Amino acid sequence: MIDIRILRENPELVKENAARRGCDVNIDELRALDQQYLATMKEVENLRAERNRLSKECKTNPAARETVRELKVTLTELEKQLDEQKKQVDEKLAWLPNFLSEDVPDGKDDADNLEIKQVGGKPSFDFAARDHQALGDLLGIIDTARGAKVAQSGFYYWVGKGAQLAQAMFFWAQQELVKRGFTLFMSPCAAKSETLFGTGYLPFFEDQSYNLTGEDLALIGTSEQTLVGYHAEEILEGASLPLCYTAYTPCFRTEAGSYGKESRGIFRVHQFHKVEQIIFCKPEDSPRCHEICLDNEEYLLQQLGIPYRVVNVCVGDMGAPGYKKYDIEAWYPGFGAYREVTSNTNLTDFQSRRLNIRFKDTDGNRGFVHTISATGVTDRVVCAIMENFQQADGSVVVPEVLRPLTGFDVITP
RNA sequence: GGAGAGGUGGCUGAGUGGUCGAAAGUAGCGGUUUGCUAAACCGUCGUAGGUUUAAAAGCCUACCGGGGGUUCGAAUCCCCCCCUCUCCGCCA
Repeated sequence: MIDIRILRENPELVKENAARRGCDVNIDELRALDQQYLATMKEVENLRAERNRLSKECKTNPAARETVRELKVTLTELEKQLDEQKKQVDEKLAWLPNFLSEDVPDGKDDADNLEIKQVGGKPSFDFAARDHQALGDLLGIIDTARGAKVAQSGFYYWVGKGAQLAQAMFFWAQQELVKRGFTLFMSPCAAKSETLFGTGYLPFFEDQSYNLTGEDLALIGTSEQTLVGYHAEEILEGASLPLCYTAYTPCFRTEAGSYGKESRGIFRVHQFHKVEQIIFCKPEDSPRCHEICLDNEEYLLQQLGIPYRVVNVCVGDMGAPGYKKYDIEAWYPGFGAYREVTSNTNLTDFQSRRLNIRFKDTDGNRGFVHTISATGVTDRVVCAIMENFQQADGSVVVPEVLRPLTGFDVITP
């Protein structure tokens, strides 16, 4: 949610931003609605003031009662209009995208993202590299067939040493983030619509969530929803910021409309697992905190030994709530391509306005916090491990940092 | 699932249908006193929106879990919902 005062004082700014982001909300119409709302509000408030004044008189002047009774007829009618106008303004406002950082590249999809750097040497094999699906089948550690049998296509099992490898990586990543100042949470895996709205998933990605029948609840698409929602309606102590939170949860997404995209293997699935990084900070700190999250992501991949590149995500590839976003794309020898493994977004005050998360300094300085939402690791990183550490016979060598946790060095067919 | 209790400002906790945005205490902030700390004393101290202004003060409106109702007037009366706590049952 953007600050509506910007719309009132500088509508051109909002209009340009909406145009650049391909938002089809009619800004002029919204602005007119808002002006009308403000006018009605003034009328209503004046009438209320009049009513309050007359009511006080009633004690000594009973005749005033009749006047107020008449006045209330008009007032009730106007209040109804006011509610209606507010609803219309809010509905449109909810669809407005966040503003953009100056350095967000133009472009319409991920092909237009701007590469910032490549890190790590791509492995060279003297055999034909397999992709993670082929390796998963060969090693018997990824079972998509039974995932489909038991749940649905798009669900899968990690099996045996594959499950051990994945669990080791997730646990290790959580521990590393804790070492870097993050507080670890175990989070609810369902959230109410208010929380999804507040984090910007509603109304923008409504068809992505699994709703629970008969409940105002959906399975979480990411623990960002529950970790950011954690502080909804709160005023945080300025000195306590930045707050750095992490959690490991399953993430559920319907992926409606994305069939056929990156469908091989377990790249795009209905349930995956993620260690998340969330930061609440003061507005002036969000660019720095955004970089901190990126550094953490890079650190984790470097420790695991996975080659990757960092891209500055272009306008068209960024969700409406984002102000600036970095993706990290790992190198997948089996695919012969870089593919997205993590993303890291500075949401500025977009979520905090919707969720009413503020900070207050002892000197009285106050405002909405900024939030950063970034991946730590996901199953896709396990896939990257498999593809990068594969050997000619299809066996996969376990990255050194994970060996103390897996208890084995290699997964063999 | 059954029974009961309760939801008021950062926290604790008063509140008769009208002068209550709300007593008091505590925490916070500013100050005085003190050799330091502590204590004591004085002052200040809700949020949001609108309006005015160079800025502030000021003024207006709303908010005592949420929604609706009664009334000239509701924290206070009535109805519905939500949440929390306690006890019982069931249970990972």
